[in-house]
Amino acid sequence: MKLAKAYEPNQYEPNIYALWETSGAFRPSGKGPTFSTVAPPPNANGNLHIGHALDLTTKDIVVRYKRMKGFDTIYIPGADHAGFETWVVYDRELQKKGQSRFDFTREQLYSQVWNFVDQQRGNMELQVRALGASTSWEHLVFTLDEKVIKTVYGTFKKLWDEGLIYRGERMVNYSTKYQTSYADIEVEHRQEKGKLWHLAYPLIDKIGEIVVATTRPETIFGDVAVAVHPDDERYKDLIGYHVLLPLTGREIPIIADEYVDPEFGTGAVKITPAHDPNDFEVGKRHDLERIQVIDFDGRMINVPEQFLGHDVESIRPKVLAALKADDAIRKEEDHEHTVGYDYKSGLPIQPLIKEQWFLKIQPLAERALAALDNNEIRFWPASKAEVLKQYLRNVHDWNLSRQIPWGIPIPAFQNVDDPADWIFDERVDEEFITVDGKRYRREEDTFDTWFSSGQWPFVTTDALDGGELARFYPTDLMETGTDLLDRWIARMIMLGLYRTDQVPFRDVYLHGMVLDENSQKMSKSKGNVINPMDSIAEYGSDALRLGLIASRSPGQNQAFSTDRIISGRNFCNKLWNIARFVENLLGDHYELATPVPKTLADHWIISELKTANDNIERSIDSYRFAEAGENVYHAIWDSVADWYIEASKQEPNHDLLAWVLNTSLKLAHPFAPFVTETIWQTLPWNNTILMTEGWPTMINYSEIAAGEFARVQELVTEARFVANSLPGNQRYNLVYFKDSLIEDNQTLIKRLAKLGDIELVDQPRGVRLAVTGRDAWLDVSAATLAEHQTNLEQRLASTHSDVRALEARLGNENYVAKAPAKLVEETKNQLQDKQELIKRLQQELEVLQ
RNA sequence: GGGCGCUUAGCUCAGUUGGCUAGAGCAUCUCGUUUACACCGAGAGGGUCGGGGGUUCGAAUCCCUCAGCGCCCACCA
Repeated sequence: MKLAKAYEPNQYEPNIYALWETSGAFRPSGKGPTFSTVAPPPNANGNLHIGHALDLTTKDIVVRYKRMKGFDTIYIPGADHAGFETWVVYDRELQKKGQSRFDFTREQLYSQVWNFVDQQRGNMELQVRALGASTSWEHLVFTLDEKVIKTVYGTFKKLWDEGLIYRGERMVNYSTKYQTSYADIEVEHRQEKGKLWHLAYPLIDKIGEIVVATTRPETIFGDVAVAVHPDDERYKDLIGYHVLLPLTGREIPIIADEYVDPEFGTGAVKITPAHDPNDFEVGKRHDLERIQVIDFDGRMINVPEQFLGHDVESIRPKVLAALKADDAIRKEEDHEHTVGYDYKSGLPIQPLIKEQWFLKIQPLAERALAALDNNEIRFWPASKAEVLKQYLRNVHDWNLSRQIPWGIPIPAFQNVDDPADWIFDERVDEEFITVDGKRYRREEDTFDTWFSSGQWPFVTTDALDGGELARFYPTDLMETGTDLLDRWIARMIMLGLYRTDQVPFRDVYLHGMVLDENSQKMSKSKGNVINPMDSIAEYGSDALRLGLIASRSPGQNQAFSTDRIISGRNFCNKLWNIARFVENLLGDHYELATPVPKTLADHWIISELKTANDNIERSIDSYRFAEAGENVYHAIWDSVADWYIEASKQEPNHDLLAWVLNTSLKLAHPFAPFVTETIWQTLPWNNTILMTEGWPTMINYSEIAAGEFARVQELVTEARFVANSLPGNQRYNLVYFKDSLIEDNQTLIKRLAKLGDIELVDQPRGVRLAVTGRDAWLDVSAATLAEHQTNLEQRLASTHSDVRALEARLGNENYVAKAPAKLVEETKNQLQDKQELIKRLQQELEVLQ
């Protein structure tokens, strides 16, 4: 079987994945200690973006490594119904057809979206496969699967029974565009330069006016009071009086409330309980009426004829014009403040009053905090633990209700005769139910997606009912983007502790965002989105994986780099060609045999691979993927290809070459699974699947022999350097005094350093290879010799400065006294070496002069 | 208003608990048609680690401070 000259990833990748999948390699082995991780479920009807690629790759590296290490390993894939996200897409489809969600019942909409998602669903899963993720497909969980809903209802019931669920009329973040409320964290706050308008409200029964300051004059129609601070001398006497509300002629009272900051604005605040969270609270304290003037569709209601039905976004200038006509504007000043925006539609979020289901978050947050304080979960980067604690300390009650049909229905029913009487019941398919002779109507809202996603680790592992995967809970690693720290990680910890009394995962690794090549955030509107599937088509899946993890550290945003992907592709090709070389040499009928190191190079390469192996293990264990990848890259490219293969051309050791190749493939497999498995499958002496092979085991070697080879390398490198720095491109001969290292490795040195001949002499001639300290010379003509002088002078100068630095260090009594003895000893040896080198260099210079 | 992070070679970034001459990829320069690979090989140049101060025998790494950049959280109208 012959390998093609260059590796063509697309020719092999799909077949290799199919081989893994059909052989059951993704299934947990059932043997050894467990290791588990759960994929953050990508949107079922969407396409993977570059962030998913990083996500899946990072986990896959750990998972493949652990599997090879003998762990009973599972990587659980998922698909997300992505409630709101998907709904927005479907809503657009409806609009295209000229339809509206209000034309259908919840059931109708639900099944329409279900079909819509079902049509698209395969894409995402194919893309996960294209990335090489070794997920156990038969354990895939969709967020609307029966078992998910069952668990979510169980959690809701438990919370309900324990008094942690309440239904309340509260100020919610409302999207008038999508007609649903949001959780606090879904609101995007933007710093804005706005205006602060000072509006005059004339007093009744008293001469004068009171001036209020507001950023939202259009809410004036909902004003029910003016509030001042009780101790504010300016207004003390006015408390209890009434003012005439401009544009409406309504009379409203002046009240006193501590909430007012006398320093801000005019010290008098218009109170609009229906449209401002603070005013809502003031309103409750003072038992004020709530007048809703902005409807849930964003149009003005309960306002004078001329404003009625207008869109709230465009009404402000009209209101200001009317106020101006009434001579009610006293002042207009610039004012910077933050405005909450709908992250999806880009329109401002309206604070509106709505009855919703809330979760009392305090007790859950406290438990999560305690677990974090106990260091039950480790974070990469570590600083994120503090950020998360900060969030948990300040978190507000969680609004679980969403007014969209695509989601898990909230299992609650309301007594038709008694609105305050709500009961829990799972018969959500029925609009009305009868319990104890009373008739109940169901809640039409669905759960916030994160309420179900927050239960993901124990849902997917069936931890609550001890299913076959229950042994994998708590999971070992949770890896996702930093942006999901509070919306997802926090919820999983809180709900995990609540339901299972255990933290849902032990390690949390957070990656930053993948930015575009110019370090800009990728977005559809900017048109700078990089599609991972395009990268795979062009460079191969392994190249994408290698390129994505290179130089990337946790929590840090980093630009996508085509150069790094190309470098990854080149690495795959290098691996391919190493295999080609070995296969050509060993032939189709070679059979694996116990390798025995013979040459110096043999001993050396074993030592190199052992060091690489140790470094790779350590790096993966501490989630330093870039570092691990670099170790793989250099061990294989520099040590195996550039030195060992070259040395093998002189004196091949077949059994060891096979071992070196197989070991290289194993070490590289977690990072570049496709090319390594492709090669493994092609090699006639392997008849297993690399993916489920064990992690490499090392063989014994001689440190002394390995060290000898390192000295050969030094000599070769210097010979190359000197030859390179001399004019012309000729092969030089090497002459030497009696030296067993050179004697024994003549042909190898000759080959590696591209020398002419090697000759034993008793009189030196030419340029001495002074740095290595051997009595060896490149036999160059007298004319060329002079050219070498500069080299020597430069080396001499830099060695002198090294010596000065070392001497200064050793001259420091404190250093000698306080630094570790080993370090001091090393420094002394270095100084000695450098001093000897100076002597040699000086001798050489004398010869030249 | 709080919190977090970044500033290291021309570019993009690594650098674990302070300790050999601060690394990588790409780019640059010189040389190379050795039958694994030009998606290649050999060699080289390039950094006062943002500025200043401190702790220490020793600082890119710890502390303080200044400057520039970025992100997250927060119901001051």
